[in-house]
Amino acid sequence: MTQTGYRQFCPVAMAAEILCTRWTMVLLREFVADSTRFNDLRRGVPKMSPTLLSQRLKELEAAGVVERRGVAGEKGISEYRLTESGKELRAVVEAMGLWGQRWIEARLSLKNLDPSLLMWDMRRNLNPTPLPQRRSVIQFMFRGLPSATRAYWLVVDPPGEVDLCSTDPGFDVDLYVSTDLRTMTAIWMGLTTVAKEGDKIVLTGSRDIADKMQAWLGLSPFAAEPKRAAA
Amino acid sequence: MTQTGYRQFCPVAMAAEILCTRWTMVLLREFVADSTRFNDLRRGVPKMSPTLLSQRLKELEAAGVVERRGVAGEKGISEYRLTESGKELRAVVEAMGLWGQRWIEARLSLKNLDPSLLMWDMRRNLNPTPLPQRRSVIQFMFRGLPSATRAYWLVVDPPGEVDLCSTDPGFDVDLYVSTDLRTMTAIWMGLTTVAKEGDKIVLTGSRDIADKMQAWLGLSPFAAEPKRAAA
DNA sequence: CAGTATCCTATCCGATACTG
DNA sequence: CAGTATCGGATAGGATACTG
Repeated sequence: MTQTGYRQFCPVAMAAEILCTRWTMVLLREFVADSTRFNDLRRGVPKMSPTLLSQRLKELEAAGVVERRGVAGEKGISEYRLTESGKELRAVVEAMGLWGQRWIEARLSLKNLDPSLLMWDMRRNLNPTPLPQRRSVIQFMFRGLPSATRAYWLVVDPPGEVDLCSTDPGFDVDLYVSTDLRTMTAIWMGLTTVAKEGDKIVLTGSRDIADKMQAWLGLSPFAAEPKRAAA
Repeated sequence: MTQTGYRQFCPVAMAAEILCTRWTMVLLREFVADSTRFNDLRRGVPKMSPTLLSQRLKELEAAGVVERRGVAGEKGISEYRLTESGKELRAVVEAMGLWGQRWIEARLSLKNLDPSLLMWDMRRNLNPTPLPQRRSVIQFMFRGLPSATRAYWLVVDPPGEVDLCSTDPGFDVDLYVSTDLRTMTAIWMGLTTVAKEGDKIVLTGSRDIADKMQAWLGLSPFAAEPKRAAA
């Protein structure tokens, strides 16, 4: 809140005092997605300054929504977790996300492309089940981006560990995915599919993994919800 | 939003850009409660300046959440209504209110007492059914408040028109309710009941109307939800 | 890795008065 | 009734550098 609160006893107003402050809902989304460490949270809100992140964490802690605990054995390292109260904020985050998915025009969302953010999200929701029972390495190349942010590697180790690298980890690559960032983002958001965009995606390497791409790609938690906003 | 948006394609972030700006959720609550006129909206957000209200209305209109229409026959008068998209924000408002009701400590909410706001809310949700089939006039007196904000009259005309006055409308009063603002607010919020607070409420006049008070009093839409926060 | 410290400015917002 | 105009101040928060 800018300066003071709303001075209303209404639960909507009281909740909004805590929740409707810059970055807070986006940060809570990261918590709902199970990030617990400062720098993991940061990756989910890269445009937020660490100072502000730190401040928000303190505010959420004071509000009883988040609790901070030192990690046993590791000095100076903390984990942040939703409290019981905080866990129930999932309903608010989901309501907001669902509404956004339905009513925000796609072209507005797609103005905010960000390859690291996309990859970070993909890492989170990737579904390893359709992949082979051995390590799979998938390299993403986003055409047209500066070389610093063009390439990413997803390293999937059974049963379900997924690592994301932005520099070549040196493993043999099973599948190369070359496409543009906008297309990949639209797929992740459920606005289109791998099959529909076939001509914009070049898949090189394992035919098997390529054919199952739509299956192992984790999509956004809101991808299943159809758009209602005008295109 | 303070300055620019979040630059994230995520629907939660896109929605939060529109919704998580000062006063916006509280204002939307007014829309969900069916207020349509500028000054009615204002009564629900009395601490919001008319300038800011006007600005928010424009923003919500631009976001496609609210539409403004002139009232036929009355020049210079507009009504604001939720669009189809806006109506679906009820889910967000309700999720937030539900969470607030469950997790905000009662003593925090009860720091924000406001008699006009309470009466305005009561007017909205009053249930005329248990009242007699003729006009009923109920006067509320809040002990300890300055005389300007101490007395209110609810005038209920069957079948369901409810008027709120802050100056004596001159009708015969059927029931006088004398209590303190905190108690009345707690009852409205569902934190206690008329029966439990019997010794703090003095009811004078119609025995019949007095006995049914808990029934005709409309409570907050969230009153049924039990608190989970520590007392 | 996990944050703090500092600085500076844009802008949001509150207050008040005013108009058709 | 239904807003607009203006103004000034607070502060939120962006940028950057730094520390244990």
